[in-house]
Amino acid sequence: MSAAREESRLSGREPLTAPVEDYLKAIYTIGKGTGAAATNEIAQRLALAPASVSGMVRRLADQGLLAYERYHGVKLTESGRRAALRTLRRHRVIEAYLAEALGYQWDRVHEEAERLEHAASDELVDRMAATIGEPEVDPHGAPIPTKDGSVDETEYKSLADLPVGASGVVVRVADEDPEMLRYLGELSILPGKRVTVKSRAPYDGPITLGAGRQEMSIGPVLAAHVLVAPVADRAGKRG
Amino acid sequence: MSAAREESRLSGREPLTAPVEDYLKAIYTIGKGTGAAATNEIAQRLALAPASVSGMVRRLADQGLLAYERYHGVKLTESGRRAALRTLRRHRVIEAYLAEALGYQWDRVHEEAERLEHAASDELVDRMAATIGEPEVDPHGAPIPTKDGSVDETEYKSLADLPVGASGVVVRVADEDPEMLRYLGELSILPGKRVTVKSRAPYDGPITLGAGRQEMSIGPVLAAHVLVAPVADRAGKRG
DNA sequence: CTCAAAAGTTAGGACGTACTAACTTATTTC
DNA sequence: GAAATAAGTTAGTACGTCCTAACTTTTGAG
Repeated sequence: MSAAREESRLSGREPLTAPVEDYLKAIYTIGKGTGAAATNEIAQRLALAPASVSGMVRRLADQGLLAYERYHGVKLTESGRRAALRTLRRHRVIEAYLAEALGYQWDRVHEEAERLEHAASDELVDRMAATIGEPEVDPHGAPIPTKDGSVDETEYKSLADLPVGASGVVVRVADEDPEMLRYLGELSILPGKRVTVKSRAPYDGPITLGAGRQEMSIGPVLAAHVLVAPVADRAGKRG
Repeated sequence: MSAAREESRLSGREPLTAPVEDYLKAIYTIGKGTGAAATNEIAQRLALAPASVSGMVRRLADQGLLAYERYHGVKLTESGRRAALRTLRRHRVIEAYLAEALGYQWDRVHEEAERLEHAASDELVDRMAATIGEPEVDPHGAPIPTKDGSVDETEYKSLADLPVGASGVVVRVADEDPEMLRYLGELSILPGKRVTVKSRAPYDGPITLGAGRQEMSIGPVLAAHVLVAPVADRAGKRG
């Protein structure tokens, strides 16, 4: 009975505050590849001063949500990962529900979900998901974690990395910038659409795309925000 | 340009924090009759120490949301009242939506709405209301304030005050206690139902009710939580 | 290998909201 | 109208989250 000094790590289900959920989400998305997240990157993503992140990150580590080594960034623990995925599920189910059931445009759902994700109960989220038929992705194509915390973590190439001549199906677009989403919508670069890279100008120049019988030209910044699944070239249809 | 010292009262639309919205709601409901709310009553309703209320109430007054005179309770200003009604609208629309569109039982909606009301945008609330046909009351019969801040403030008698022999239509029941709501549901004492007081035992004894062809007996505490609109007695149908 | 730049940390402070303990003002009762 | 009780306030503290400024550690370029 003399265990705890200050590392609470109570169990796995204390309600987390909204800022804590935001940190965990950010760390999860940053660390998707390597597993690790740097202080500055977290700070940038959350629009906070790095000093604030240092402080918070220590508290989260004390709660057993992160593994933290001073000056060497941070990694989610299993319990931190579970919490992050729970929040991500809320966020994405809510986005899907707003679009599907309440007529939201895809450029407006992110902001609303950003607040609701911290207030909605698991039950509400599950009911929303059930009502719209248990969607597997949100309106931007991001995969929705399941209730038991598993999620498709396939890493896709961006349109900026697709070689000239190659085709891909858009699977996902960045969800945070409404303007960008509206523009992508105009171009009809939407999840599910097939695109082909026709040419790429040097020095980060424009990328010319074919989509259906349309052709269009987009900058590399925009292209980097569009993820695609490569498709065996040229074929009408294939596995 | 030398106005502000610390009384910000910026204008009418700064986003309020969740605690502030809760205070305003509480003060509104307490003050419905007299307009005034006592510190201790606010504290009790929000389950806070009276000292905390003293502090908060001063800040709210500085923001122009309350009129506050030390040792003499508090009154909403016009801007405070508007804010309170905005929150109340959110709460009640959300309750109605959860029940109507997502299959929530009426005893579960309050708790969920209590959190969502602070996170939902006006647009979301308006879309919810539109989707379920602009309801005028929430699932417990409480009137929903309109977008422009008007609300039906009719004060109803409770079932405990209805004289023996009188009839009334249930218009509203207290929404906060899920157990009570489930019990009322079992008894089928629901908004819209007509009840008649058959007898009332002395010393706060049970009240016997007729409802349809059923008869039942409830305590005065429960009866006080059921509001009724008196009905011209005995008539089969009338204006 | 050294040292400047980049990354990260600590120290100290602010703000909003809550608490307890001790005090003051208002109300009720005799 | 004085004393007892109820209601309300202030003082001092805590916690979570954020900030800026100053410092330290790591990295990477020459």
